[in-house]
Amino acid sequence: MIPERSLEVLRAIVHDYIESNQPVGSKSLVERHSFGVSPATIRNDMALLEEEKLIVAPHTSSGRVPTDKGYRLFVDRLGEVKPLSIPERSAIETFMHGSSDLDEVLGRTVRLLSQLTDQVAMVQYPSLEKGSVKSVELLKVGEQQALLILVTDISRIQQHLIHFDKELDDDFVANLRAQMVGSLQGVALSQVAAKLEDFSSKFGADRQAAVSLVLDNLLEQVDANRQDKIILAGTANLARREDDFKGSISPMLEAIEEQVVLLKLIQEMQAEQHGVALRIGEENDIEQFSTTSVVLSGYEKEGAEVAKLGVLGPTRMNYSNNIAAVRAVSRYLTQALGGF
Amino acid sequence: MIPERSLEVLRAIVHDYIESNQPVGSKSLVERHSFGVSPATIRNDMALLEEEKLIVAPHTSSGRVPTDKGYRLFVDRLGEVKPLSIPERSAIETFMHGSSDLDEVLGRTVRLLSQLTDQVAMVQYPSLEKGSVKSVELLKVGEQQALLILVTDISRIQQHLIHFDKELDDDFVANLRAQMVGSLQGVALSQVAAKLEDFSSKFGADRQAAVSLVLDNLLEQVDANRQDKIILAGTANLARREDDFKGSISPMLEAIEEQVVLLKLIQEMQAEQHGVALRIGEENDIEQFSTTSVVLSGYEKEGAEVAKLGVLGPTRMNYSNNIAAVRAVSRYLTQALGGF
DNA sequence: ATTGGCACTCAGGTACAGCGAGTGCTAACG
DNA sequence: CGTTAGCACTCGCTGTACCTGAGTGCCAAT
Repeated sequence: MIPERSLEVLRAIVHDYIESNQPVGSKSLVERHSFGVSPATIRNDMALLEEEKLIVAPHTSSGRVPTDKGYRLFVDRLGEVKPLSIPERSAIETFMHGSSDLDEVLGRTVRLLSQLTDQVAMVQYPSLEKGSVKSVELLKVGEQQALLILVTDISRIQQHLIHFDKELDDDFVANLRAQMVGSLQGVALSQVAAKLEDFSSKFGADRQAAVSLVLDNLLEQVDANRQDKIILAGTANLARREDDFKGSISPMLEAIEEQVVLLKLIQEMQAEQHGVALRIGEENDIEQFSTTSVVLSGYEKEGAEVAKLGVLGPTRMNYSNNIAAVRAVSRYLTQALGGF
Repeated sequence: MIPERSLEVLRAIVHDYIESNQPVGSKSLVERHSFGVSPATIRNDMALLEEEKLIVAPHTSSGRVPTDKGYRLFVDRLGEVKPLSIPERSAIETFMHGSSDLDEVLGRTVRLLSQLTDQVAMVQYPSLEKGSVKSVELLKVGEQQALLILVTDISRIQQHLIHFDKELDDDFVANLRAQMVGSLQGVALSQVAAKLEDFSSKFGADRQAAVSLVLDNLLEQVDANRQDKIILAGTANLARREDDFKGSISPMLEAIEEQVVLLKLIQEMQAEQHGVALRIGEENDIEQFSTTSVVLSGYEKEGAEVAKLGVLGPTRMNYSNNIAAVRAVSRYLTQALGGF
């Protein structure tokens, strides 16, 4: 096992390196921390840490830098999660105050998280995979147009304008609406398609075209609910930290913009301790993110986790702070969503 | 006046510099273009161009680079707008095909534009400043919840879930809905507030709280329509062209993410020729964009310009291509919107 | 007006030396 | 046996010097 003091040395190295962005050597280490031993002793410890692949020397004779493995040990066993500072807390409080529109709340959340961490923040929209239909409506809004509205039980409302070939008559619309409400109210989204199997048989042949047009639209909306989405903030922080990443940042920006990669990543990650999921550097098996770390936490609605939020930044990031921020924001968001 | 051949030299310099990203010298110039004169002659022309501040030499003895003013002259008088290539046209065709949901169409448009130009593309949402209310609906979707829906005449639909303190009764909801429809149908958005002036007097004292809750929400939605919005694609292209910009790109990313700056910029710019507005480098009086050029064009709906779209990139960009692409995409979008 | 010739400039590359932070190793110490 | 001082060594970084080559401005000749 690695002796206690060596672990302290690792903690100090991570701390100093995050602060200075310079490889840290034995001498400056004893100067800044009171180990009560000489640099030579520290060097022995560092040799050990290097053997364990927890730190590495960029060049033969320069200070050491933590490896991904080193960061991992740090967060798992050494990084005490600091509570947020008072100003940070009050920033959260005020930020979270305001309209309760879902889009609006999530938008504020992601900007808040980005500000607290100085990293790229992301918030996943609530997944409605497990949701169910709360209400469905069909409204005539023009001679040949109707509005189809789907309200699901996770505060999300979608609507779509449908154009018909022929003029609509009110009775038909009302009838169709009533049938849909009857069939679907309370039905799980995953069951909607099955429920509608032979729905159109309830209508006359002359209505088939219009009915199937509406049903197609409805199914499309249900599908759109499955398809997750992420909103981002603070991508400029990537550019600001550019040299923390090995190569160019443009592949990363692409991956982020693409969303698909990001969604896959989020899906894969599982919470570890404190309800926070963490991937460090190469632990992400996605090439573009091999020099970045991701901190994620789920947030809840009515007791069930509905989606995740988190930050993404260079492996050289302030883990203690960021983990604390992600946890706090996720809790506040859960709280804010409770009001719906 | 600047002699004809000197202008040809400028055109050649712009062309070669865009292609090679290297200051271009007299010798390589005569090699690549058939001027029929010697390098020395070209040098005389270049001295003239430099005097006119159209080109500049980064160091005392290196090739020349176009200035903002040089680019300006180039696009105004020398840059023939190439028609798009066949593959580009078909790319547009296929891209534009599909769902006619406004969000969806604009999303596809911005990605398309980014792909065609290899730059950051932006599409402004149709401004509804001049729009009017097409339809307004109030739906009870729960014991204490109702859905307020606003449909405007520019294919946009908004909805908001309202929570009430007390249980709702159907009659009240129906009545309120009818009153709103009666008061607002066809009314210009800018007139909505005025129309609702003493609307609540139509209801009993016990209803005042609920009524004003609904009206507040409605006005909020009308307001949200005023507030413009821009969607972006291809921000990764900024990072890829990083060294085309003098300093760091992170202030630019910030400005872009902020939207406010961008909106101001878009507002200010006025179309010049071919219906395209262009700002080159320092012509943008916004500091963050002093090394970027912006190409914009309006797009229409029912004959009236409703918003703008365009690209943003380094001053060293392929103006001919980008102007052509912006024009073409704007026309296609106008066409696609006609279908609503 | 155009051109060849020529001296000049200057960024960028290579070579080399000195500095200094940092290392590993060894021998001495409590 | 863990700790420490001492020491030789490594190697990235910085600064100096030098060279090269692309490109220039100018001038006299065509």
